[in-house]
Amino acid sequence: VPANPRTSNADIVAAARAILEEHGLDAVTMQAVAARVGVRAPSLYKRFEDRSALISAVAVDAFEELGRELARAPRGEGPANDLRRAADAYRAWAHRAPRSYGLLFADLGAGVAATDDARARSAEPVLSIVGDWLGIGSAIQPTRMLVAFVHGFVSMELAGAFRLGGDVDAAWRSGIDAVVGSLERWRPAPG
Amino acid sequence: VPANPRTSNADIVAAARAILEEHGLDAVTMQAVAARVGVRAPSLYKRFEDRSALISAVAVDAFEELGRELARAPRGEGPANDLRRAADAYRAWAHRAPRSYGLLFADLGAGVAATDDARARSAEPVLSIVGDWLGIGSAIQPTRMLVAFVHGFVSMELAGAFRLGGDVDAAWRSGIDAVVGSLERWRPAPG
DNA sequence: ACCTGAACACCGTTCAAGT
DNA sequence: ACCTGAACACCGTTCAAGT
Repeated sequence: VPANPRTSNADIVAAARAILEEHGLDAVTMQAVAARVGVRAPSLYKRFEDRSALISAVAVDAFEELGRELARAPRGEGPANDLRRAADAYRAWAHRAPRSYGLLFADLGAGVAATDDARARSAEPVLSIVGDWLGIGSAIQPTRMLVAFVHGFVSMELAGAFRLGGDVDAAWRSGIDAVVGSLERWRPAPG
Repeated sequence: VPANPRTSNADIVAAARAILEEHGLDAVTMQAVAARVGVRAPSLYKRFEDRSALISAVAVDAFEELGRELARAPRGEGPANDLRRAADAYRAWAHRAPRSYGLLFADLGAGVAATDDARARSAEPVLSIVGDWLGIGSAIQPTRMLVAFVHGFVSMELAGAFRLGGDVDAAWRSGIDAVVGSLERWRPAPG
């Protein structure tokens, strides 16, 4: 006798992300997620192999949302300013979804191919700005430098590493200006 | 009737760190740690309030080790080169202890004062080089910029974000050179 | 003083049984 | 087809009882 689905993968991922943001990763139990979508825990195993597969799906969902935010960032003021806007959009999203952000670079057990792909896709908007600016062939290294700074700053900020003194927004602006300035002077490393 | 301790805080933290590096954070159970120091799980609660207190102590231990490595990095070739050496020492330590490194900026529940202090102390060697170079008063912001890049690069590298193509060591060197170059041109932001 | 076995609540996961 | 209760293994944590 057939039976109609009472939930969906998207519902489950959304529920897990909501619990993650509200109460942290430890609170994302199979029972809590199941309860939120109106089902019992064992039903989740029809759609996700185990809890870590579900958490990976949450990370993919977060990467996609971040990628959409980056793609929507304002453009047209020249590459340097466009990169500043993209960096601001990145930071703003991380502030809105800090625990989702924490998941993006966490150690999710073995390297998960799905999150690797999602990560690569989310970086495309930035890669394309840098590519238009400096030439497609030499875009990867300077993009990595920019993204490393942006991720590092945001990650330390969210971890509370900047809590003691200093104007964090001013540090962000100076840092971004310095990094973007370095890109302007960029010469690809030999090799 | 008195009884002699069969272990110590330091033993327990060392055991937890060893398990962390070998098998990951999920494997750091109270029972696994207790077994490794030759005791039963309930005994650990005489010395640590709960598992998260033990994990915090592991993070503090890792911060202290990282700080020692930074303090031991070679010096005397001028501030720019000294910062390059410190950055290399930081990255090398993170490669040697990747899962400990992952703990340093993880979301350990509520902001833990002990880890905040340890984090601040571990940054002191770098802060002092930058302070000698640019003046004590204006050292915080440029130090943050350097540390943000270094942490971001290492963290993405360990997360596997740089797996696709490109010479990662060359990217590291170019990035560090660019950031140190920015420090050379540093002018404190207004405010 | 420190250690332990036993117990409790809770979680991930499996599976036979329901519709 | 999908959902569930029941069951199992495992974990964090407490505590009365041991030495």
